[in-house]
Amino acid sequence: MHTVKEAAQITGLTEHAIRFYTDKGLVPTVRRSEHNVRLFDEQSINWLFGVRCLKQSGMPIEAIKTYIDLCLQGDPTVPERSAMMKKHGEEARRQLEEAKRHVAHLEEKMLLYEEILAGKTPDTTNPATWERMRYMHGDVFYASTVLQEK
Amino acid sequence: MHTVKEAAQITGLTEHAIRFYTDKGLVPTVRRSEHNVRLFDEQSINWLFGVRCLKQSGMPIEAIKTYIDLCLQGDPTVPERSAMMKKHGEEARRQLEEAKRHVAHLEEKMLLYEEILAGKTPDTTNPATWERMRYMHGDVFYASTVLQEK
DNA sequence: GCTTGCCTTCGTGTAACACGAAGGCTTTAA
DNA sequence: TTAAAGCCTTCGTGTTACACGAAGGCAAGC
Repeated sequence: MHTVKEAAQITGLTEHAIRFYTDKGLVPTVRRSEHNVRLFDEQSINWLFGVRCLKQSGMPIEAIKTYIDLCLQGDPTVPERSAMMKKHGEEARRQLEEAKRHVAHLEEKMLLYEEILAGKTPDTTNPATWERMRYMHGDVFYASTVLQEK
Repeated sequence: MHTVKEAAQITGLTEHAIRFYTDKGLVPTVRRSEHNVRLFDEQSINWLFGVRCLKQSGMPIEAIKTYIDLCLQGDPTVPERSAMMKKHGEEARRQLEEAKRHVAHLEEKMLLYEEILAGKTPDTTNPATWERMRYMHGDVFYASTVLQEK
C-alpha cells in the first residue's frame, strides 16, 4: 500500500496531479484508510500509469473519465472501449510521426550549429544543402555573416 | 505573398494562432501591406514552421521568443543558440521515447480488445500474458466475466 | 508537546490559445 | 452604388490541467 507521495515517486506524476485524478474518479480502485488517507495498491498504481499514458498521448481528462466509467460497467461496453482505444491509438501514432519529424528537424539544426562552432562553413555549392538551410533553417543563418549573401 | 488564411492552410496552424505568434514577434520577417494586412513570404512561412516545430515538441512560447531574439542578433549568439537547440533536442528525444512507449502500450491494449471481440479468451496459462494483463491492462478486464477469477 | 505528514477547502495564477462581438477599412462583384 | 467578403483591431470571457500557497485539522512518532 502506497501513499500519495510514494505513488508520485513511482509514477513520475506530482502529488497535486494524483489528488486531482483520484478526486475525478480516474483511479477507481483507490481506497482510504480509517483516517482518510489515500491508499494505492498495485492495481491503483497501474490505473495511474494507464491514465498517464492516455493523458500524455493527448487524450483530454474528460475522455479518460468516459473510458474509465465504461471499464467499470464491464463486458457490455467492450466494443465501445475497443473503438475508443483504436481511435486514440491512431491519434497517438500520428503524434509519434510528428514527434519523429520534429526530432529530425532539430537534429539537422544542431548539426549546422555544431559545424559553425567548429569553424566549418556549410557547403553552399551543394544545392540540397543550400535549400535545406534557406528553407528549413533560415533562423540559423538569419543576420549571419558566416554565410555571405549570394 | 500569403495572407493569414493561406499561411494557416499551409502550416496547419489556426488563423488565431498565427496572429498570436506574429503579435508576439515570433515571425520577424512578416511585413504589412499598405493597408495593414499581414503578408507572409516563403521565409515567413518557414519561421512559422520552425515555431510550430519548437512549440509542438514542448518548448514554451517564451523560450521560443528568447531563441528568436537571439537569432536576430546574429553571429555572436550562435553558441547560446546552439546550446538551446541541443538541450531542447534532448528533451524532444525523451518525449519521442515516451511517445513510442505509449503507442506500444495502446497497441497491446487494442490487441487484447480485438481478441475479446473475436471471441478469443486470452491465454492465462502463459504467465507473461497473465502478468501483462494483470499489471498493464487491468482496465481491459476490470469487472469482466470474460476472464474468470483465478 | 512538537514536528511531520497526511488530509480538506479556498482562492488565485498560468499557458496558449478559442471564440465571439463590435467596429472600421477595402476591394470586388452584382 | 450598394452590398458582401475579407482583412484588421481591441475587448472580454472561457477553457484545460493543473501549480502553488494558505489555513485549519487530525494522527502518529520521538
